[in-house]
Amino acid sequence: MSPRSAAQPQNMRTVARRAGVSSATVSRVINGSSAVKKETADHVRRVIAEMKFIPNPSATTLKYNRSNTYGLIVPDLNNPFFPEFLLNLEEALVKNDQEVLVATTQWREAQLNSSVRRMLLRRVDGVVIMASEVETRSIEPILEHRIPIVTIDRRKAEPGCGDVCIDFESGMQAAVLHLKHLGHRRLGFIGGTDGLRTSQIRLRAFQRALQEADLSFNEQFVRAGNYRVDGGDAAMRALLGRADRPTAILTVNDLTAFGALRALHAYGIEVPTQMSVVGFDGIQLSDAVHPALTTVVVPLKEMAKKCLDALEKLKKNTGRRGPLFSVEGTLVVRGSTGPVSRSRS
Amino acid sequence: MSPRSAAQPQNMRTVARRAGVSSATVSRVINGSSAVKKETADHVRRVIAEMKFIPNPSATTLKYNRSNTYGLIVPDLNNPFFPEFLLNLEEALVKNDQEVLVATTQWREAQLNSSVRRMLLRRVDGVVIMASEVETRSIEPILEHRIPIVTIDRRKAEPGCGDVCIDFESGMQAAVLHLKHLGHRRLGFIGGTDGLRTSQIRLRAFQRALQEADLSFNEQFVRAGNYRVDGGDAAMRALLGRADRPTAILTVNDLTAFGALRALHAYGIEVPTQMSVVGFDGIQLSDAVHPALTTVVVPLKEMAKKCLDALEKLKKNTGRRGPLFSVEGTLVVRGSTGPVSRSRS
DNA sequence: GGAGCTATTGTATACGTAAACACCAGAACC
DNA sequence: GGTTCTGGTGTTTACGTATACAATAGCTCC
Repeated sequence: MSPRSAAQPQNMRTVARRAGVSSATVSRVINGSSAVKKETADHVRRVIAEMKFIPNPSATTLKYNRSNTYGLIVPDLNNPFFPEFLLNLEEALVKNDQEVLVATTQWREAQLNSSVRRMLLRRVDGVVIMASEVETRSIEPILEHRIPIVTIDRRKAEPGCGDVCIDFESGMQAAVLHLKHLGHRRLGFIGGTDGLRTSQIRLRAFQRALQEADLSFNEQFVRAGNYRVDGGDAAMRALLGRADRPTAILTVNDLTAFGALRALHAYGIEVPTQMSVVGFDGIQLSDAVHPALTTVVVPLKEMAKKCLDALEKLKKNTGRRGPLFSVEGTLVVRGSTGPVSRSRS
Repeated sequence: MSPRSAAQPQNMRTVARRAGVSSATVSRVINGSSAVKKETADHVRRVIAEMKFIPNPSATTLKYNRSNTYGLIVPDLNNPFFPEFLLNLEEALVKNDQEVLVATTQWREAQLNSSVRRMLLRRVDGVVIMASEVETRSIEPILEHRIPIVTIDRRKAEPGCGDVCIDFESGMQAAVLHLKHLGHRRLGFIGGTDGLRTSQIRLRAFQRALQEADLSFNEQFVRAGNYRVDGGDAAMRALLGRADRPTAILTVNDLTAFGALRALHAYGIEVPTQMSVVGFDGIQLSDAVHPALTTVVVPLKEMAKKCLDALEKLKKNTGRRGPLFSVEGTLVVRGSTGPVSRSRS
C-alpha cells in the first residue's frame, strides 16, 4: 500500500548512497550551496524527489541551536488584528522555509511567562512580542539566551531587544484633522485598559493631535476601554450618560470602535449624523459593520517585514542597543464619520 | 551582565553532575516518572531551577521522531472562526507542553501542498486539517508517514485519517424552526463557494431542515457566496434584485451573514423587521454588529478536544479506519431575527 | 537463609545534520 | 615543469535526549 513499505531509514546518507555522492554534497544541494556542479546537483535533486526524501531540521536545531523558527507572542487571538498580523508574518517567513510559533498571553502575566518558556524550549531564533505590557523582567530569560527580541509599541530598546512602533501620532493627527474639516470641535476618546503603557501612549497621541489641530482637550470626553468590544461599549455608554457630549469619538482600536457603535445603536443615536466614530487598526471586518468604520489602517505587511529586519539586525550584532522602527497608518474614510450635526454645534 | 557568562553547555548530563545523579534520573524527573524517590526528585528539581536549565526537545524529536507538536492547517486566518479555533487548540495542547504549528492555505491547492510539506519537515505528531477541500491526494504524503490526521467536515474517514464534523443538520434545523415559529415561510440561503463539498453539505442540511419543518424549498432563494463578507454581500444583493423575496435568510457562516447585513443596510431594508438573518459559527464578533446576529454557536473547545481525541485514537491503532466525531451547535437568538413582517406575508 | 521480588539508580547508545577540514585534479602562471 | 590556486567533492564529528538494559540494595516469604 504505502510506497515505502518497511520504513527504511531516510537521511542524507541514504540519499547520498543512492546518488553515488557523499552526504556533504547532499546537504550542500539541499541548502542551495553554489559549490556543487550543476549536473551533480540536478542528479541529487532527482534522487531526492524519487525517494521523497524530507530532511530533518531537528538535527540542525540540536547541533547548531538554530531552529528556523520565530516566536510570536500575542495577547489575544480573538482580536482579528493579531491573526491578521500573524498571517503576514507567516507569509514572510514561509518563503524562506522558516516557521512561526504562536503563543497567546490572554493578557495574563503567568501566560506571558509560560509563553517565554515555550520559546526557549523550542529554541526559536527570534521573538516578536505584542503583549501589551512587557516588563524587562519577563523577557530577561530570552535576553540571557541571546535570542533577538522585537517588541511592538514598547518604544524602548535595550541590548538585544528592538522595537517596532505604530506611529499613533500621525494616525491620530490625520483622524483629528479629518474630523476638524467636517466641522467637529468636541472630540472624545475611548482608550485602552487604564494603567497600561500602550494606553498612555495612545491617549497622549490623541492629545497631541488635538493640540496641533488647535482644538481643545476635554478630560470629560475621555474614557478607558479594554481593547475589546465590551470595553468600547461601556465607555461609550458612560460618555452618553453626560449632559454635554462630544460630536465625534476616536478610539484606541477597531474593536473598541465596534463597541462604541453598538452603544450608539442602543441609544438610538445615528452614526455619523449625530456622532462620528473613528477606529484604529483597519482590521478586515472594519468595513463589515454598519456604518463602515472610518479607521487608520496599519500596514501589517510592512510591519511584519520591519520586525524581521529588526531581528536580523540584532542577530548580526547582539549586545548593542536594538533598532527602533516605526510604521505609519493611513486614514481610510468610510461611513462612520460625517459632518457635525447642526443641532448641537 | 548575563548570569551564564561563558555559555557553559547546559544539558541533562551537566545537571546530573551537579546533582550527583545520573542523566537518566534527570530525564526521569523532567518527564515526571514515578520511579524516582521523592527526595531525589526534589533535589534534582532544585538544581534544575538553580541552573535555569531548559531541556532541548529537538534531541527527542531527532531520536524518537516525535515532536510534541501538532499541525493545524486552515484556509484563512482572516475569518475569525479559525483563529478562535486555533486558540482553543493551543489551550488544550499547551497544558501538556505540546505546541501547535499553524499553516494557512489561502484556499489555494499549492499552499495546501506546501503546508503539508511543512508538517512533514517539522515531524508533527498529528495534523488537524480545516482546509475546505481536502482531496486524498493532497494528504497522502502525511498518511505515508503514518502521521494521524483529522479533517474537519470532510465526513469521510480513511485508514489513518479521522474526521470531526459540525452537525449542520441540527443547527440548521434549530434555526429553521426558530424562524418558522416567528412566522416565516419563505426562507432563503446563502451558501459557500460553488462546487465545494462543504458548501454542498451545508446546502443539503438547509434543505433537509426545511423538509423536516414542513416548509418548501425554493431554489430561487438560494445563492452561493464565498465564506467571506463580500460573497455574502453580493449574494444578498442578487436575492434582493428579484421581485419575490424570502423573508428570512440563513447563511453558511457568520461572515456571510455580515455581508448579507451590509447589503440589506445598503438597500435600506430593516433587519429584522423586513428581513431576518441567521449566521453560523458564533464568532465572537457576531454580537458586535448591528443588529446582533442570531447564529448557531459552534462549541470550539469541544471541537478542539475531539480533534485531539481522534488523533490519539489514531495513534493507538494506525491503519484502521479513523474515528468519526460530530459536534452540535447551539442556536443563540439575538437581534437579527424577528417576527415576519405583515406587509409581505 | 536463599530465592524471588521491588524500588531506585546507573550505563550506554543512536537519531540526522552542517560545517570544519582534508583531498584531488586540473588550470594558470612564470 | 614546478608551484600555486581553485572548483568540486569526501570524511568526520558533536549536538542532547529517552530508553533498553544492567545493577544494587533492601525486603518478603517460606
